[in-house]
Amino acid sequence: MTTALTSETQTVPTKQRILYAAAELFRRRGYSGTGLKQISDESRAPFGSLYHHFPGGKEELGEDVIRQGGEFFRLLVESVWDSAPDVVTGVREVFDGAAETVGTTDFQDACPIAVVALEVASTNERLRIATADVFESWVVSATARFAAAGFGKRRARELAIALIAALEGAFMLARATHDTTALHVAGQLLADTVARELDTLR
Amino acid sequence: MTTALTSETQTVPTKQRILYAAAELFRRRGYSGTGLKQISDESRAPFGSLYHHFPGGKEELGEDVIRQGGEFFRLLVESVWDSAPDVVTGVREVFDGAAETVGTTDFQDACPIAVVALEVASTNERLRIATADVFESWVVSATARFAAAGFGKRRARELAIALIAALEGAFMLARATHDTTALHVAGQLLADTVARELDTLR
DNA sequence: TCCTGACTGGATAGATCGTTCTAGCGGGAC
DNA sequence: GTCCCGCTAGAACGATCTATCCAGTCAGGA
Repeated sequence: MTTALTSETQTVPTKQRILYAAAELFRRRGYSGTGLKQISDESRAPFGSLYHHFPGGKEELGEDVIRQGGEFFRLLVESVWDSAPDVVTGVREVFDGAAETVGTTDFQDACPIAVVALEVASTNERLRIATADVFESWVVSATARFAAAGFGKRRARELAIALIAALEGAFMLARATHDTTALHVAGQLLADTVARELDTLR
Repeated sequence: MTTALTSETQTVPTKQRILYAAAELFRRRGYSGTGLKQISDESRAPFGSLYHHFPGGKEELGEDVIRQGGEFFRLLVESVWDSAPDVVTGVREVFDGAAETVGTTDFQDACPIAVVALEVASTNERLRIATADVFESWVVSATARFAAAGFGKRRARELAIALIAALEGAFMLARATHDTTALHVAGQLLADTVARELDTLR
């Protein structure tokens, strides 16, 4: 190892390096498409450390990645949303920001849990529930913002669900087609809908 | 083998059985989450036949599954859409029909290529392009229907992209949360948008 | 009848999978 | 000092992965 790497291993704890490397690999290559050996290499953590920090093995690591990645993404979206002057531009900027991230990472980084969510939906109940919890937390977060903007409770939640769905689907199209148009289009449609309904409320 | 199985192998060609079994497994468990042994078992085809019919191995089989599954799904959606009295109910019935399918298959069967599309987007360029081609064919199909309803070319394509994205994202939420609400909400929002824009066109 | 080629059936190889196990390191408590 | 323990480091295991290989089967044409 070089001095630079050694100093890096001293500053960032091993467990965190493992989590970060696993999150990146799961997000890009999927859960079953990523090997533990690959995670140990990428994080520069010895194999044994993996099972020391995550005694439950790959499944425990997967659950931690889903929940922590989900929370991180929620905070990220909330910071973008809340720094916008109003809900309508907030919605659009969430989608535009997502489009920029996808574009600048060579269409690799998008939703942190999307691939895993689809992979485990029919194969691993523990991880499926973890992804369901994360999606619900996102819906709750968006619902609160729509409600604060004046929408009724029920409609706020419907818009939140539609927003998450549109965001995920647009992510999928963007990564597959190497084109961020879907994100811009979906964001604009959602923003327009919110703006119009907001007008009729007043 | 029992007589029943033998008679079945006589009626359905081996290659088609392999394709069907692979399509079902890929759709539910993903590309890297499905083994060739599993496909050979599920399709009741000997292992050697797999490489006889698909000399390119798993990758060739994967591409065929993506393209054929994509076309089958397009025809299915078109048949639902075209049997509706107008575009607005057509859109809503596509989503409601999808919700019914997802619900009746224990949240397993949804989009035939979604899982694979996300898995291979950053790992396998050949398969990624196959999924991109399929998505584009769906967009073209939906664009034609919106255009036929009176929308301009550009807007028709935007609505088509938003529809596919919303459908895929809602599929994801539904499978993860075991709840078809997202499909109904997204379908209603899309249908409302189309109805309203159609009104202003006249 | 015999040949041919498509297809079946499965053994096998080499790599990699997730997991377990144990030895060694190093710094703080006593 | 010396004991202890969190953590590192990687060998080893059985299972499973994709892919290759070949013998056997069968139908149709020469």
